[in-house]
Amino acid sequence: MRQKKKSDLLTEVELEFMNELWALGEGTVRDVLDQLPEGRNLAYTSAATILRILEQKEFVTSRKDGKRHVFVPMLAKDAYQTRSLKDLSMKLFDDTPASLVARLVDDADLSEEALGQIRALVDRRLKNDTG
Amino acid sequence: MRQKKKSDLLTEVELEFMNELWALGEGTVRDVLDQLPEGRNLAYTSAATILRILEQKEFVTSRKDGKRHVFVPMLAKDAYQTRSLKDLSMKLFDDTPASLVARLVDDADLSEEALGQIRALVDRRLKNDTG
DNA sequence: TTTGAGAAACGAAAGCTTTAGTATTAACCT
DNA sequence: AGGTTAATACTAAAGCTTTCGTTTCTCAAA
Repeated sequence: MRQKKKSDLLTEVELEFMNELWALGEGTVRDVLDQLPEGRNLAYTSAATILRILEQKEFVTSRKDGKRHVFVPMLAKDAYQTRSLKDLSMKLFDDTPASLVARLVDDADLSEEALGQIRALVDRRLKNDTG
Repeated sequence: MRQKKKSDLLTEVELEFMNELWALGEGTVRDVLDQLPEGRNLAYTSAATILRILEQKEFVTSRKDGKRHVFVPMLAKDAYQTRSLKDLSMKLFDDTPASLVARLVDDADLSEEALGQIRALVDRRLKNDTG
C-alpha cells in the first residue's frame, strides 16, 4: 500500500509556498523566503522545513546548484486549481459545478466586469466544444 | 482582543458535520451520527466532541430538548459557500473570480449540460442587474 | 425513590502542521 | 589547507485536529 494521503491537498503554509514557487518558476529556500510578504518573519530553517515537506509529499522536486537546492514544482498551478475546485465542489456543492457558479455569481460583491468576463469564458468554451 | 481565528473556515470533519446539520436543518448528536455514511464508524463521544467544538467556534448553537441537546447551524450553507469561494479565490486565483470560472470551465470532465446551466445562471444574473 | 439507559462533560492521547534551534556540511576566499 | 559564511540535515516543541474513554448527570420507568 502506498502512502496514506488524506486529501492530496496542500496545507495553508504549503500553499503559500507553492504560490511563490509558481510565481518564480523555481527557487531556493532563500528565493522563496525573500518572496514572502513584508512582516511574514519566518525563520530560514522554517522555510527550509516546509520545502523539505513539500518534496516528501512530491509537490516539488529539487536539484543541486552548487551547495544550494533549487526547488521546482512538480504540479502546475493549473492542475492544482482544478484539483481544489473539484474538492470544494464535492464537499460543499453536491458535486455540481453549476451550483458553485450559482453561488459565485450571486455574490453581491462581484463586479459587472467580472460577470461579463465569466460569460465570455463560458461562451467561448461552448463554441469550441460544439463548433 | 477577540478569539484568535486563523481563517473562519471549517476543518474537514467539522464540514462533514455541518453538511449533515444543514441537510437536517437541526439535530442531536445521535441524529448527526446516524446521518453519516455507512462505515464511517465514529464513536458517539467523538461526534459529541465535534459538535461541542462547532458550538465553541460559533458555527452552531444548541437548545435543550429534555436531556438532549439539539444543534442548529448559526451560519447558513449559502453563506459558508460564499465564504469558502472567497477564500479559494483569494488564495489560489489571484482574487479574480473570473479566473476561477475559467479553470472550472476548462475542466474536460465538465458536461455540456453543466456548461449550459452555468451560462444560464450568468445570463440571468446579468439581466437582473442591468434590467 | 431507586435504578438503568442514554446523554453530556471532561480529559486526554495520537497524529498532523507550523515553527525554529542546533549541528553538520559545503563552497569559496586568502 | 584553514577559516568564514551560508546552506542543509536533523530534532523537537507548540498548537491544532481528530478520536475516544471515563465519569457525571438526567430522565423515565418500575
